[in-house]
Amino acid sequence: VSDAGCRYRASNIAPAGNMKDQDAIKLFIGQIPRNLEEKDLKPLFEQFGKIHELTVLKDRYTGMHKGCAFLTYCARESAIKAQNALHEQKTLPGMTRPIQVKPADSESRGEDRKLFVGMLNKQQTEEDVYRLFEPYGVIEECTVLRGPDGNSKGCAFVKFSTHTEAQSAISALHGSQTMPGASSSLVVKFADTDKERTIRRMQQMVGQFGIFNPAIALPFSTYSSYAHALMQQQAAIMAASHGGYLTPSVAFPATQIHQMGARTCYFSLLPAGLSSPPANITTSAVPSIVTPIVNGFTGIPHQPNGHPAVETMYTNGLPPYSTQSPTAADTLQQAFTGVQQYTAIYPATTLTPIGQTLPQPPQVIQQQQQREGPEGCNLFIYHLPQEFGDNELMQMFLPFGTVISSKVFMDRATNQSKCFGFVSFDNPASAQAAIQAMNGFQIGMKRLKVQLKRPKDASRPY
DNA sequence: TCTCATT
Repeated sequence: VSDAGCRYRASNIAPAGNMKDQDAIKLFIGQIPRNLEEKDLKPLFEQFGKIHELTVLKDRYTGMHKGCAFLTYCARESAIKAQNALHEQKTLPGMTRPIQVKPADSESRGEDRKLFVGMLNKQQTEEDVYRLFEPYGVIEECTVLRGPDGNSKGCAFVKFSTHTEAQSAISALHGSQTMPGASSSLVVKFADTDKERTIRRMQQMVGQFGIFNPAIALPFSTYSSYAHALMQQQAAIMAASHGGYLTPSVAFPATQIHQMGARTCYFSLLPAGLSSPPANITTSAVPSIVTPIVNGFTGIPHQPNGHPAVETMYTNGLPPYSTQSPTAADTLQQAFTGVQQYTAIYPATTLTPIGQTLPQPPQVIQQQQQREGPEGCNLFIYHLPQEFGDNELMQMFLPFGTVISSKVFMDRATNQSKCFGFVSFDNPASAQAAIQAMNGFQIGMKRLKVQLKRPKDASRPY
């Protein structure tokens, strides 16, 4: 909207006053204190030239300040001046690291020239790393990762000007030597993509809130690990799909993710004693996370005959493989954002076990007997978390289709789960999708084993 | 051992 420049040009009208050069550079500004808005930042940047556009990045759903901004000057030269004068040169009040002023990612397509360097000696500085990589090309950026105390984490990022240079550095340096004090030889590889980073963070959250935190009571941990499983599924799918495209066989009904993933996270993370968002978070600050979820849960639908409407309930009325807008990936991002925000606000020790002071999780029919599906629809699942019961097992597999039965096997003497069970779908495609997404899935320290259940007669030749 | 963030 603000970029009406071309229209003026086309009709040969004099520039409106904030036209930008054709070759203007959009800058990314990082390390901005979250209390500074556009108007506060303007004076700092205006000294290098007329600003065409300055936008502080806000969270799509919550409006929360992300601590960074985009800046485009009218003149290309201004951008260069600003970068030279400010990048890493000045630390804004309240920040521990210097301001970042550099071309936005969108300006230099492809992050395929950035390397992650691991197994460095913690004494090695940016300059040491620079010297090491210098022979292989033009280095645009070289950063040693440091903790809050300034100590090196023993790894670095090195950005070359081309992919080829980066590749040659990998060939020459990866595993080529072992730094003094390092536990293994030097690691040189392409840095994680954004998608990989998202996955990494989700996995870190599994560690933070997962079932292996003994301080957290069972009902909470069960549901949170389920939410994690969902996130991991989504992460895996996002990683496997190109540019966010979801293959039909593993696309999730968006509403279902809301209900099962996002809501679980949201309520699980409320502090003790609260049944609604605390006052310092306005309702409007978290609309997309909370509203559809709360409104969407109205209890178990029943059919006129008085029996629970099994399929409707399981799928929330959506066909299991619908591809809707927003995409499941978007919805997951949303859930994940919600979790991040609550975890930032409340330390883990204030977490409330779900169900104690909060709305109940969706009640799913108690599974009385195991019902077999047709051949190819029945799964054997092993390495289940100890506290998973029939319901948790079912919920874990609901995203893949209509679950007609789920059964965790219990030890009769101790009434403890034997950590394996069976899930039956009503069609083989759902079963296959579940295997694809869930087999090998890490929950805590264990990896799920998900495979087709052997047909009864196969194990008994006669 | 993958940054703090990239509409």
